[in-house]
Amino acid sequence: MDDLKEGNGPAQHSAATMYDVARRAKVSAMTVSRVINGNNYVSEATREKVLKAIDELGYRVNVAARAARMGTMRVGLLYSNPSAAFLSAFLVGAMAQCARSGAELILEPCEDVATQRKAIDRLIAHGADGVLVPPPLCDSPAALKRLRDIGMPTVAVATAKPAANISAVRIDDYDGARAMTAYLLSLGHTDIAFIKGDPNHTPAQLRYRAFQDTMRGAGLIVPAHRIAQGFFTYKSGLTAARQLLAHDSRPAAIFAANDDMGAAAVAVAHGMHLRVPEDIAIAGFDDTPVATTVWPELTTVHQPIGELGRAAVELVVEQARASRAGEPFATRHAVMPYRLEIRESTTGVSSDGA
Amino acid sequence: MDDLKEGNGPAQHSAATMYDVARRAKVSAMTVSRVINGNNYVSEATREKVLKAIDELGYRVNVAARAARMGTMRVGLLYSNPSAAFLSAFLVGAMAQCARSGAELILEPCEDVATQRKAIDRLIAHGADGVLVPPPLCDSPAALKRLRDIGMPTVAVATAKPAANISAVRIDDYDGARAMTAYLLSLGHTDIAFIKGDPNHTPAQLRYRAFQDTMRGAGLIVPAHRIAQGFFTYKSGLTAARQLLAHDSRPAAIFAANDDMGAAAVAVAHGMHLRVPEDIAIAGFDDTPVATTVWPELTTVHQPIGELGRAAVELVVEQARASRAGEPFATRHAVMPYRLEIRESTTGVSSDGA
DNA sequence: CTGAAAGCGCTTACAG
DNA sequence: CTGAAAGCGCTTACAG
Repeated sequence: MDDLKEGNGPAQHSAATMYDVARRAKVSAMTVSRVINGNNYVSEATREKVLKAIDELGYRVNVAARAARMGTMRVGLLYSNPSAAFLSAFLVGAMAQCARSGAELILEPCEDVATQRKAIDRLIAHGADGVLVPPPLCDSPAALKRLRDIGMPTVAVATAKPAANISAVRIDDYDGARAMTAYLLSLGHTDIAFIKGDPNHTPAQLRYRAFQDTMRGAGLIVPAHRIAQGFFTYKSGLTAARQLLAHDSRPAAIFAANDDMGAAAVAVAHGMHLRVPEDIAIAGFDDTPVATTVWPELTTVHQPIGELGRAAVELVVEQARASRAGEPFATRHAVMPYRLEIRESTTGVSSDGA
Repeated sequence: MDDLKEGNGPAQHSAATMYDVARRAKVSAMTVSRVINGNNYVSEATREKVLKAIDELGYRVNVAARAARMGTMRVGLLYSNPSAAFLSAFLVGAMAQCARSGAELILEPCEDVATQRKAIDRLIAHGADGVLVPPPLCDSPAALKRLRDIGMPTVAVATAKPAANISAVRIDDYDGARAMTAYLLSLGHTDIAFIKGDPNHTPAQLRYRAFQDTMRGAGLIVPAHRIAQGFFTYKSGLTAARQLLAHDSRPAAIFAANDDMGAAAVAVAHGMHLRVPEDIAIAGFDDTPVATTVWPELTTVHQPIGELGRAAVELVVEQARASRAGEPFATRHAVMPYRLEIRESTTGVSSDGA
């Protein structure tokens, strides 16, 4: 019970410090520090002892103390043309991890390719130790190349086709779209229409290809008039859905490449007095807030956007720390799990108690 | 030019420290600390000198160092039934300020009144130094009373009628709704319908009252069939809008008490082949992401949700610091500015270049 | 009202 | 491979 303090201050179970770990493992604090930071100059036996002590004590590094010593790590976020929903979900995860890592987030807007270079320069001027690149910039070879050329630790976020020489965090867009298509097929729908996303975005390409592949795999050919081109905006979804539903024969379901367009499809269907999902089932992709705002709520592929933000910060901070210490850092690709989120727009089963 | 470092590390202009300030003001670091923290035991003359030096050096307190010394401040967020859009916007602001203040954010969900007490107990067990209470809990006297009884620094967020003995940050809902109504009138609309929000929420009450008062002030009587009851959800907005538009004579405009219901009204209008805004103008309230997702984009009252989060954290941290130091803290009410956000749903003027 | 001393938990050189 | 020393910028007692 000696870990209960009654003095002033936070009045918490006083957390274990490096010295507690050092004492328990019978080594110096310095050695504990080395183990924590993945320094190689520690014998395997010593490392084990320290790790054991850390585990037993439930020790976690005090980021405030570390930041006081090392200076705060600055993570730059280069973003452009943000979907408000995506960006805020991403920020929530990124900021949470920054807090945990003792890092600071610097936001840098970047209108288009022309201003990219300037935005990167500004990030450097602000002392960024690493940079995060969310869509659509994550698919810009120019931006990524420049960051790489100057040796800046960089993580591309939510690109479907990550370059081999840049770290990235993403979901498997192809498999997500495959799973959604398979789900719609499992409902008995065979006549499924698709609203494509912005052709310049790699996720849009893969989602569409997965849809086509899965349909073909089920022995189904999708006629051209069941495919409409959208650009990820609600407005483009309205146009695309009107086009799809203008035909004499209507599809049994519409799979939109993102939620904004899926929500638009629901609105268009309602406008034609079609019931969703009784007359037509509709699905989206991403699980942004609009998916649960509209009625019926949208069946969609849940993309853990906050998690992506968290993982991206974790990765870039790790690289930046290595970079500061003069060590090389490896590029790494993390694929986070997606999840099928089945809601009323395909099942007709209400989940709210109202 | 002696503030340029070329050594290793962040390679920044090395920021001024307390000692730099102390040297310049010819006092001790201790005195600088006292000035920074609003300690009263400093002579006016000394305070002035220090403040001047701080200003000249552009000194800002190093939160990492402070946190290392004081222990991290923990801000609890008690939330329930969150609108995903509101919560994530709020979190962005709250987390940003937490980072600046060297505080940590602890999220505690709280289903209903029954679990409120437990949620508060959990927050205390997690060592919360202060608590933020966003809607709809901010209007629960029971929750606020309990927090007050145990002397917990507390800030109510976005309640329209803040209790005098609890700090609060909010916008002026009444004035925002008044301004929107006046704007719709200025467009020449006299026949304006209103979709009310959840009657239990204080902002809903004030927004409706402001609408009625402003109409009356313009010499207009709003008939009962121009008023529909909603509950802040998209679904309730669909029902309300259908009801409003079922009459032989249609209103010239609809003012919905929030964006979700405004977006629903747009969908219903489109379903009846009405053009927005040519046949009917529609406005919302809050400026959450859905307002810019739907098409046409929604004219609305911009509520600076992120700013509310930032201000709430700033306030609660200030109170918690005073509380830790054994000093009393005053309750304070901050009213943040709202802004009329005029978009296509009332003007017909597109702002996008597509 | 003001200051000298000690210490928060960690890491960076510097020695072995 | 390992450790003793010094210091990051700040604040908390403790003296005046």
